This record gives sequence, structure tokens and C-alpha cells, in this order.
Amino acid sequence: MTVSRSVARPDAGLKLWIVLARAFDAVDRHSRESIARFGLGSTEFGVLEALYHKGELPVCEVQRRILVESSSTTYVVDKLCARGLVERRPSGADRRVTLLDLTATGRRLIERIFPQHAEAMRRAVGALSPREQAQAALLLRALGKGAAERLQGNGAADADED
Amino acid sequence: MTVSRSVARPDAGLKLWIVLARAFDAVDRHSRESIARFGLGSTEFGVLEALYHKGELPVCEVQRRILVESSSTTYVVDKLCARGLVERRPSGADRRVTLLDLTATGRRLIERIFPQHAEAMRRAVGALSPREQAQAALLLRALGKGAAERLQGNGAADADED
DNA sequence: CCCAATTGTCTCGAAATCGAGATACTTGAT
DNA sequence: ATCAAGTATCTCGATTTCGAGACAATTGGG
Repeated sequence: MTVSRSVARPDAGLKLWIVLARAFDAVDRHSRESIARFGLGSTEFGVLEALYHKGELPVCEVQRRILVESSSTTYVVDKLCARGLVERRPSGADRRVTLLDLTATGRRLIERIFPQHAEAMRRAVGALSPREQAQAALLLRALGKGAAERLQGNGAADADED
Repeated sequence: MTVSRSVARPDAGLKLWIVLARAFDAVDRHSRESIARFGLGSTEFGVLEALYHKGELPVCEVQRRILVESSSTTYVVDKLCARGLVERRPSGADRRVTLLDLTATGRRLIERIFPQHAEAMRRAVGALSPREQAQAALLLRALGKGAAERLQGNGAADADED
């Protein structure tokens, strides 16, 4: 492996993108597999988790967290409502918004399965030491934030941690 | 920012997974946007790129590189064949195998657009310095490899770089 | 040589996701 | 007060992706 000068490889960026995609894919498979145990899809789980940790939220807020388009969000929320895990109710403050919240059933479900899923993800990324995990998280946060800011139709670069 | 003891956070693993997913999403948007300029989808581009860099390949080999299931691979290859960018031909060595290769048109296309896409990806990950990019790539390679090995129906953990 | 297990490709129907756009509401400038 | 622009949610049709499984060919034991 020969490195020459400051511009080591013309497509170092492309290579980073490829290993990022592969790492995402491998870890995502763990996630899907873990979530499938409970008869849920990834995005359904994402909605439940968001509501579990944040409490009642507007649809648009949930959407930002689960990384799908708004029409898909409606689809997923529909399914969760149909299964009696989530409820919609109009917001008093802004009549455009619909608030989502867990039903009692939904809360019991996510309370039960969340720890198991967290454990599965801990195992999934276990190839890295805690120290490496922290370093990777730092780099990935910067990478993601930077890439989001560079997007053309660049919405708010909101620094929402947690 | 306060850190307490050795087990800093119980779900550090989950947090790493979340920043990984967000970083992937942001960079993936760049990729899709770049590729869309040329009237292609991500997986279509993936097939062309694989054939461009490796030459003629079996369908299953292409599949491994583009990270979709085999039935989706058939679908994508069908479209590329229909557009006259790729050709199928039976392998002499193994009669189960179908080999794929670029047509002259396909080759001209990928030769033209690949550099532009590589440039777009370089910009997409430009928030990290070259040094950080190298470090991130190292960590992500280990993370991805480890996660792939831990998958239950664990196929070959093939160390195919590039 | 023969059979079981594996592999490579494809078919089919179902599920997930998207994009464009409709609708209703809010906000900010004039 | 009014109106243009922006935001939140949803509808609808199209596209992409998946999963199960069919089928042919290969491979490795016995």
C-alpha cells in the first residue's frame, strides 16, 4: 500500500462512504433481526422508541427522528394506531399538528422490548472497545452533521443530541 | 459534559448505532442526489460501478457488492439490460452462473459519470479532515466486519477490500 | 457412482418507501 | 387586516425492496 503526498488517494472519500455503507448495513441487519423478534419493523420500533423516551410528540418531530419521508411516516403511524399501540390527538396549540402518544398497551410493549433491543445493539457494535466506540461516535457525529449541512435543500442543521 | 465511571452509559452501543444511522443517512442523501443527476438509482449505479472496476462478474458477486437481496438484484439488472447498459451471458465454467458485463454504451456512461460522483462523495464527507477520514474508515471497517461476523446466519466473513 | 446439501438465479406477490401534490393552518411583512 | 410564504399532515399512484420458494447445477461424503 503506497501513499504518496497530501492527496493520498483520489477517492479516499469514496472509500469512506463504502465502509460507512457496509458498516451501516451490517449493524442494521442486527437491528432488524432484533426488532423482528417482537413482530415489528424498524420504523415502527423507531416511532415507539421516540415516544417512549420523549413522551407525546408531533408527527413531524417523530418523522425527523426516524429518517423517512412524511408520507411514509403517515403509513407507519397508521399501522401502529390500527394495532392499538399509538394514539393520535389534535394539538391545542397549533391546529395543523397531530400529537402522537403511546397507549397503555404500547407503553407496556416498548418497556418490555426496549432493554432487549438495546442489549442486541450493544452486542452488534461489540467489535469495538468502549474507547473506540466513543471515538467512532465522535467522528460519525461530525461526519453526519457536516454532510447534512452540505445538502442543497439544506433544512435546519438542528443540533438535537440524544 | 460529565462522564462518571468505566461504564459511562448503559447504552453507549445504542448511541453509536444512532449516530451511525444518521451519518449514513446524510451521506446517502448526497449519494442519491449525485446519482439522480444521471437518471440512475443508487443500486443501478452500484451495478455499473462494480462492473466498471472489476470487469465481467457473476450476478451473485455483484449482489454482494450492492447490498440488496438477490430478488432485488434481478430486478435492477433487468432494468439495466432493458436500457442497454449491461448484458447477461451464461458462464461456461458453472452453468448456474450468469455473467454480467457493461455494454459499450454502459461503459461510456459510467466512465463519464463516475468521476463526477466520486467528487460529490469527496465533498459529502469533507467535514472530516483526511486524517479523520482515515481514522473513521479504520474504525468503520472493524465495526462492519465485527457486526457481519456476529450475524446469526453468518455467511462467509469474506475480507474483500476494494 | 449417488444422494443430500449447497449454491446461483429467477418468479411471484406483498410490504415499505417515495414523490408530487392537496388541504388546512400559521406566520410575518406590509 | 390582508396576503404571500411557509409548515404540518395526509392521499394517491408508482417504484423499490423484500421473502419465500421454484428450479437447475454443483459439490462433497459415503
